[in-house]
Amino acid sequence: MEQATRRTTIADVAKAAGVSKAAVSFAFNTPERLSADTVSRIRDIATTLDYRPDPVARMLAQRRTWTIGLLTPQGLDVIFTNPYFGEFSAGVATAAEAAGMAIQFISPLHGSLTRAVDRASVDGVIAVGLGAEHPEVGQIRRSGIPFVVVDSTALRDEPGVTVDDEGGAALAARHLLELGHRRFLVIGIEPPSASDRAEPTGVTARRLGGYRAALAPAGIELDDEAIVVGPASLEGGIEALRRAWARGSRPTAVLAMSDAMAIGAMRAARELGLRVPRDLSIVGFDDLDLAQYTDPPLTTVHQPIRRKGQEAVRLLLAGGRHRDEEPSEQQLLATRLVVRGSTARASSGPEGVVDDGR
Amino acid sequence: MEQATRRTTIADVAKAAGVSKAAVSFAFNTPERLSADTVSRIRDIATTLDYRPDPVARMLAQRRTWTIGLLTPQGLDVIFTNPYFGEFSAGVATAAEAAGMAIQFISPLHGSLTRAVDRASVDGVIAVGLGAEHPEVGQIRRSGIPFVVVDSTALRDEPGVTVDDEGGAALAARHLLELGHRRFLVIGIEPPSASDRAEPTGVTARRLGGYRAALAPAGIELDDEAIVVGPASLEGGIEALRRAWARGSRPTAVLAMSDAMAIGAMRAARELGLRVPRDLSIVGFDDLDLAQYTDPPLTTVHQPIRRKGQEAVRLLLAGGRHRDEEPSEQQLLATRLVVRGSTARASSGPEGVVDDGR
DNA sequence: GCGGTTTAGCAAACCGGTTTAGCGGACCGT
DNA sequence: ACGGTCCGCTAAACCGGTTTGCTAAACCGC
Repeated sequence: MEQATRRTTIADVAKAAGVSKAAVSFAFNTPERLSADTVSRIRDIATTLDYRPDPVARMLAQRRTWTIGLLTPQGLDVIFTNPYFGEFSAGVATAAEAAGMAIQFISPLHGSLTRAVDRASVDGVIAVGLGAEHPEVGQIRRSGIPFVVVDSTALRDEPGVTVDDEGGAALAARHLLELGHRRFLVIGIEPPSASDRAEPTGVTARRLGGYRAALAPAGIELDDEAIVVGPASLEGGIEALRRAWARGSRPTAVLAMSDAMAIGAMRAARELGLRVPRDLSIVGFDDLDLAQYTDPPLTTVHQPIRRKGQEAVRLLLAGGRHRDEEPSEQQLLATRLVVRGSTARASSGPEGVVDDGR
Repeated sequence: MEQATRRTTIADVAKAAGVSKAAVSFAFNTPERLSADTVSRIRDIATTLDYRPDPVARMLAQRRTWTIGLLTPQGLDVIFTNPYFGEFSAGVATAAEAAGMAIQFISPLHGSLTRAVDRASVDGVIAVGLGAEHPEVGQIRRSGIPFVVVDSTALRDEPGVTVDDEGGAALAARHLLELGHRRFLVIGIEPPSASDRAEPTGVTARRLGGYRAALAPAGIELDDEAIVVGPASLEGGIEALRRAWARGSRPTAVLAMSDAMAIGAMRAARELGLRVPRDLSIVGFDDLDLAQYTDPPLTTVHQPIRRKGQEAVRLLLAGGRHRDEEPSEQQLLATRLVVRGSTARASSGPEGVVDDGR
């Protein structure tokens, strides 16, 4: 992978046009500093010579890369195949593009996120799903690059955008409660790497808090038996419900912390001979595009994923300007429950029984 | 978004260590050129000063960006939310990462792919789904950057990786034929931009060719009425089947050119009161992860999407070395039919009738 | 003690742009 | 005719690394 022929540089154009390098630069960047016909002469020659300014050289000189980094603790293979990240990235990408910025994914490189951050040349970073315990946060802050955090409430001193996870989760739980459900299974998201486990402020904890807050008034509490976790994927959801079932859980309703897991749970339920929602109600979280096309369509908590990405970009771009003056801006976006077909009135089993005792 | 404090440069480290800039550079890149203790001294000082070489400066000096570009005619918002691209990108990413390369998405910028190519600083390009008629191909070739094409057979003179679309499509059609189907609807992929329309060598054309080749021996030919196209998305599939139905098509089997469209078609079929596969058989193309989890599980043509991405990277990385000597390497990957639950024996209507005449 | 080879490190050129300070000439009013 | 201002452009410094001679000292055998 070697360059075949040397590409035309600004010096070539300058020589051909009989002007200085500066003039060529001006012709493209600040044409008002040159006379109109000099500009057009230079531009003509440039097109003839097929001159395209080297982006790297430009980055170095301007000390701007016109790139914003998307930092995630997950590897690229899971990022790209995860619909949630897909929608989020789409939001980031459109907003970034509108601002003339490119986006660069920063994911653990050979297992090290730190190394990946070093290699990345970006003007700003959007860190998604990173807790305070991640050393990379300090690394970035020290490097002086502006950044905003997404989906992590731990870093109150940094600008960030979050979603009302507690509220949304509570909505979901209350909905099931109203349908008469009393035996619940929570399918939770397992953090990507071991070091992230038991993070007290992560998405998982916040949603769990929401479930609990809604269930408590009804006298229901979620013990460890009522919670099962796994990777936030379809397979993870299948696995989770299977495991719970195998160890004796007999819920009438499932609170899944992601749509992917909810869909997986629907699938697993079918395998177990359960009809959704007749025998088992399932509510997800996220409201992916896909959620409306499942069979039955998935009842779920909607969160504005794309907008989250766009807001993150907005915050990042606005952030630097009044850096030290104002307190860092925190954005909290609303969630809402979307009732579709995967939830129904509880029918089987005696109501009020929280645990079927195996 | 301004840099707060100037980061430590190689000159700072050199001064602090009492050596030349070159020595610092050597200490990291070619430590064998320095004495062992000088190396460790420089490295210690570098860590103390929290020195991290500026990637951009390095790129400029080495004239390598350690980045490969992923060129697509679609916008980033569709790329990121499309499961096919997701899996493909995941393949590219893992292979690239293994080779120490980052990946950069190159998508139309303000509608212009040319502009996007100019802005991108990459060592090589993987162009996916680009036909010969795209001027960008010429642009890249002229710029001397190595590139490989994916999913386009038009550019035989460039290295590329393709999948046996004809063969796979034929398999799908024959499968339905064997189940007794005679009335077919093809749901095709519509090219992303108007200029790409009617590309004679695109994926759509190849798969259509496969269908036709398999159907012809049975005396069935696909006229325009039997073909409907739309964007390669779930919504596109829904829309397509609805449109076909509305204009009077009454097929017993659907040949969809992508799984997303097939899933959409399943959804639309249900809305129309058709049971899949009892009243309507559907076969997709791609074999996305998702395909095994639909209800019923989707019969589809499997293609090795991830591997396609990996092979593209391999070809790109190997490409430059023996550039002019060998003929450009072409890689053709096999497809196979995966029979699941969305296809069944044709039951309704008189067999042998190709068109129900409204 | 001498020429010849290594070794360790330096100075400077270079990558390809941007940006600042400044210069010569045209134009202006008086 | 003269000093001042404006216009159009240039020369050179700069961004932060890498890489290419090259040199001075150390090492070598004899």
